Amino acid sequence: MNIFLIEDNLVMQELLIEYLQNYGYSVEAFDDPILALEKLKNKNSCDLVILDLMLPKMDGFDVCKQIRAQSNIPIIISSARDNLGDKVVAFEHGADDYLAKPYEPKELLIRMDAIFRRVNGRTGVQKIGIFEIDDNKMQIIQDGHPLELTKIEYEILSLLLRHPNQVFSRSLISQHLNQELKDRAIDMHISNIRAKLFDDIKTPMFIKSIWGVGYKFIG
Amino acid sequence: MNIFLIEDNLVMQELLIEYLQNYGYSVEAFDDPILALEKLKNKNSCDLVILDLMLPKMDGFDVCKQIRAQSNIPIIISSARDNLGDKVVAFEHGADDYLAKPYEPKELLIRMDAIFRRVNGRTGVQKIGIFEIDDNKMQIIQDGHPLELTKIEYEILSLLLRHPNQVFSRSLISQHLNQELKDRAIDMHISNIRAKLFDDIKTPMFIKSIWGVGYKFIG
DNA sequence: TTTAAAATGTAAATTTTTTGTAAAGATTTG
DNA sequence: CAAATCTTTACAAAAAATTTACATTTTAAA
Repeated sequence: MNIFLIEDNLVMQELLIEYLQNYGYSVEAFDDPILALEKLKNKNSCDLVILDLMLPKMDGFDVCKQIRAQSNIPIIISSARDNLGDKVVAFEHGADDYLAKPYEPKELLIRMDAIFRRVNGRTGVQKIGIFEIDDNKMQIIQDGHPLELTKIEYEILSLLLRHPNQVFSRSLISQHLNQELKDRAIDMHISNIRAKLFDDIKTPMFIKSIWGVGYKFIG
Repeated sequence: MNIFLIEDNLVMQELLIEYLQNYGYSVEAFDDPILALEKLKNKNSCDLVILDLMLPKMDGFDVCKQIRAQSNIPIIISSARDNLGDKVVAFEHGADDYLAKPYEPKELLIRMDAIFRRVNGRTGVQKIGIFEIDDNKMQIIQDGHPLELTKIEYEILSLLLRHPNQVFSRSLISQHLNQELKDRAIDMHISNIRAKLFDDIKTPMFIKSIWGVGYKFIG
């Protein structure tokens, strides 16, 4: 998850960066909104913007408006001003939430989570090692690269990913997918999945065969 | 717009009902959460729940959980307790926002609007890539050119557009449109929409088929 | 260590399922 | 009832799933 932080108070910036990074987010921070907007235009790897209203050069509301003009990225306003007027304007400009300073970082975090739940659907995205499972998009991302999986491949891989190190017999896989698959058909699917993961059979990084039993994901 | 208000303080209830009705919402109020949950189960005409945490008979969080177990209706928690712990728990139970009493009714209103924008897509004209959805005119514009869509086509396309990359099964589309469509009927609509978008089946720019599952809009 | 049976890996062929859509039929709307 | 919209049908095409066949690996018995 990649967060854009637009905040010119460097103490506050430092604090938030460290806090968010602690929770596994990668943060790109800006004190100059013009620069941030430039970067946003080129990047599409931004999942959320945290935006301070008091900025040099540009009004925070205008930043909000400009972001909203080009994308639907969720925006959380973080402002020292705690009055209804500003909140009204912020929401009108397409902000997704409004936090009045001072706030506890934890509150930012839970509101971020709430937004991600809404954006990604309630189930959210599950992260397992270098993999991310997105149920709504029916997609698995390996190290940032989305995999092109068929339906069954997606189901088998997400099953294994969600239970790292657990050995699945072929019949157990069959059961979990709610359909009757012949053993060799499963082998074929595993083979195809491995190819897509660029997994090396000799020294597998991801899916290991358990001889005489089945397969497991190495967690 | 139909609002469920679950609040046992009758003064507060009265106040909110009048306020919300003034702004064109129809409100059903309950002081008994059990009754409210019953009603919710049968009705599907509820667009949002405003939920007080201090209730008789049942814990507000449990109400939240039960609502969330059966539907995705947005929930705003309205609570006299203003501490992080409660906020954390509320969001974890699937709440969409948290307002600490006392709050100005106006603030409730703008947060409701923010939620509706997120859930229904932004009001007025929503821009998604080269598309614009105009809810009022019931029209979708592609790259400046208004599309001539039938009612169902409009509904399906705007559903897909508003959730880019999310895979919709045919039954999910059916559910969202609130009518029972046969799978092949949906296929037909998709086919007709594609023709109007001049989308190329071989290398689709807009609507991608997810084999064995359904369709998604490429965002 | 050798060896044969059992299990696995996978390319290629085959079968099955799903999808695309034209055209016909049914339903709704003005 | 005519026109527009929606649904069903039917068949071709595409994609995925499975089977086959053979190479390779593993295991355990000789």
